[in-house]
Amino acid sequence: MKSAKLERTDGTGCHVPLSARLRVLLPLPLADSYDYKNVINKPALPPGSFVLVPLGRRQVIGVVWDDAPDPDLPDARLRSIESVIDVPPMTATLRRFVDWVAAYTLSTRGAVLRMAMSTPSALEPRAPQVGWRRAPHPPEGARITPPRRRVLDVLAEGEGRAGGEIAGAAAVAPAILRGMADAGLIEPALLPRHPAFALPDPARSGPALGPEQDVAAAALRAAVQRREFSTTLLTGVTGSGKTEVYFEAVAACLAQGRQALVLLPEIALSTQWLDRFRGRFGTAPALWHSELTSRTRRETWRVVAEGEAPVLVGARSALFLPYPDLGLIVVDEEHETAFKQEEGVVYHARDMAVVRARLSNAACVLASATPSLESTNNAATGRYAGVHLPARHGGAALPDVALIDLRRTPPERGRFLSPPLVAAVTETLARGEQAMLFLNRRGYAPMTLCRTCGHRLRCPNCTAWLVEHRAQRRLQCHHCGHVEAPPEACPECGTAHSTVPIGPGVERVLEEATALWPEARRLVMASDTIPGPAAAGAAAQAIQRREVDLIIGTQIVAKGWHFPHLTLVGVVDADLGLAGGDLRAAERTFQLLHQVAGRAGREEHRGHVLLQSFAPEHAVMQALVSGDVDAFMEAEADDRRPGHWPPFGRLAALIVSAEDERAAERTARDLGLAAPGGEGVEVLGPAPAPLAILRGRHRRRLLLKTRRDIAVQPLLEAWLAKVVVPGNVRVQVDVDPVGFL
DNA sequence: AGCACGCCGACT
DNA sequence: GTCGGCGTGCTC
Repeated sequence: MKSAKLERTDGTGCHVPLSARLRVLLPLPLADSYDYKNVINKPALPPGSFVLVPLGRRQVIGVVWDDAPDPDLPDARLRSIESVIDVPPMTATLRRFVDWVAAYTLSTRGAVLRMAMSTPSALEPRAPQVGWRRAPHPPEGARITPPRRRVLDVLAEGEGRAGGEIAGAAAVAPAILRGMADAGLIEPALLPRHPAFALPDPARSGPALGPEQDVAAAALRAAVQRREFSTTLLTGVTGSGKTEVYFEAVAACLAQGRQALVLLPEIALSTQWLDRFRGRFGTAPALWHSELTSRTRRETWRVVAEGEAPVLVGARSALFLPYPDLGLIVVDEEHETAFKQEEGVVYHARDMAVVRARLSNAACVLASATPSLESTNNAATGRYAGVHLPARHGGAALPDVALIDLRRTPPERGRFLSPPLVAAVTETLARGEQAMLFLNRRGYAPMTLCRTCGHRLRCPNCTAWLVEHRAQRRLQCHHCGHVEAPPEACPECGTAHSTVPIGPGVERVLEEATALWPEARRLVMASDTIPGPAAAGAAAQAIQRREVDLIIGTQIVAKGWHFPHLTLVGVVDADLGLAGGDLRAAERTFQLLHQVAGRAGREEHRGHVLLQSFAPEHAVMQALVSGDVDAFMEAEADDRRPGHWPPFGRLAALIVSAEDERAAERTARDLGLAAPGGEGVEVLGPAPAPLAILRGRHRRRLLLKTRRDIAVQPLLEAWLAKVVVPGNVRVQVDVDPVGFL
């Protein structure tokens, strides 16, 4: 059986000249690119061309890559390119970026290419868009009802428009159009191609900048105008005008005719950001995020590829769009962990943004009020330039932060708001100002306990408690999405009505707030109550119009909102993020709480922040009170430096998972035995992952830690090559891990 | 990623 | 006796 295969590859001459062979990378997790015959396209297609090729018994769109064809591959195994796709070829810059990301993350290049092609349908020929226009010679005596009149008015300009658009603008049902077509008043019309995104007007003046912002903006503008790679860390407290400052860099980029990309951590919730953009540039930018419809996705991809989207705002995946000439990448809230992609190709969009900027000879701007220790360190060592905005714009004062020691002034039994916090909210509401209670936990209660036997309700697929969502009358696993009804009786001992909720979630804080301040108009902001842009926009509006007195929210309230009438923020459980012994627990808690605190007090009133904590002496709490970001970050750096923890060393995690626990255990042990060693190289583990079972898979972790001057990729490759991983076991590589679950 | 081929349980 | 489960393996 084997010999037939050997004969085919053995001694067969190569008759298709190498020049007629093309190397094609397919958007599949294959180890390598493949050779194809190019018999129809003369001369050779340039690298970057999108081509349709046969693969097995299907056809796949791939990209002609720069790799040399394989001279040992016999002609017999070559198949021919089917056709060339009519889109601009992928630029060399993007091809090199795909190669780079794949090499860095130890993914296949095909898997990374898939992200750069985003959706197969993006490359399909675009169906012509059909709409309606006014009939040039409407029949005499056709009835013109008021709705029909409105449609004709909307169509007055003579150009065709899409049906949905007409119906919307004229406020008529789509059926009206059908009737009008039958009556001969309107006729089908081929619509012009999707209009390019309007060129934002860089000359239009935005809000006036203060002198410090002017200086910062000038520095960023200069970086863009040099047309060479640079990275600048833009820091400044909440409200210091970072956004307006980097808008000037965007303007400079547009003036050069290059494209600008702005990455936001939660694009779906960024309606306020978009308003500011529109205010500055007079038009909306192109958007890119996972919730786009496939049609919008396809159109946006094409428009970007054709260079007709001057500014794109997007989530991390926007990094892989085919900009022809990228001049600027801004990563706003650069410390946010949402930039880390944890599944599939595991990458950190902030770090890859810097790489893409380098390959594009573009400027990169990382912006944050609470920058990551990585970026802070890069600025300190001169790898990045630093631009700092020292004060809040317009002279508004920073909020004052105070601690509530829960050991001295605990809440009443079964309550979660301590007397000082209750008093502060009451006073704030009495003054007619807005207050916010922050708790980074969705649902009603994070755990349910049986009073009789002590049984705790667990997810059947994960090592996690089921979270009660009382409003929806169900229990939910926040890791796998498992949902079940709250049991009448304890599933362990059978006692009826014996379960009690343990601990608070935002819903439970709402319940307490409802009892305490029945008159206050309350709004819960969590990912399940604010599911998308529309809800986010509505919430922001309601708050801005003072239709809400008390906001109760999870971490989604921390990000980028501007609530001008909010003067008090109460943090229900400031210690929440510190448990678990995560390397970055302190840093992340500080960043989150600092961002939340920054929501308080912007305009006429100074803001107040109260942190409920059982550990008020903790460095994080003290740093929040003093507001001394720099001192806190220096202390963090001093903690990590001696052990060569990031950013003073490198980390890579291996996550071994299998449905069969013994299989996971065995592979993890084998990896442990084959672990690399030597000077500056250390392997920790294997150990059960904190989430020891996730979606029914048993998980073990190993952690490779090296000195900063040692590259982890070759070590990982050699390590993985030494161990045979059975098919039912998966080993996921996470270079530069941020989460440790 | 698909889509094959390939060996063991409940149906006509 | 077949239909079909999804476990490995290959795709230029």
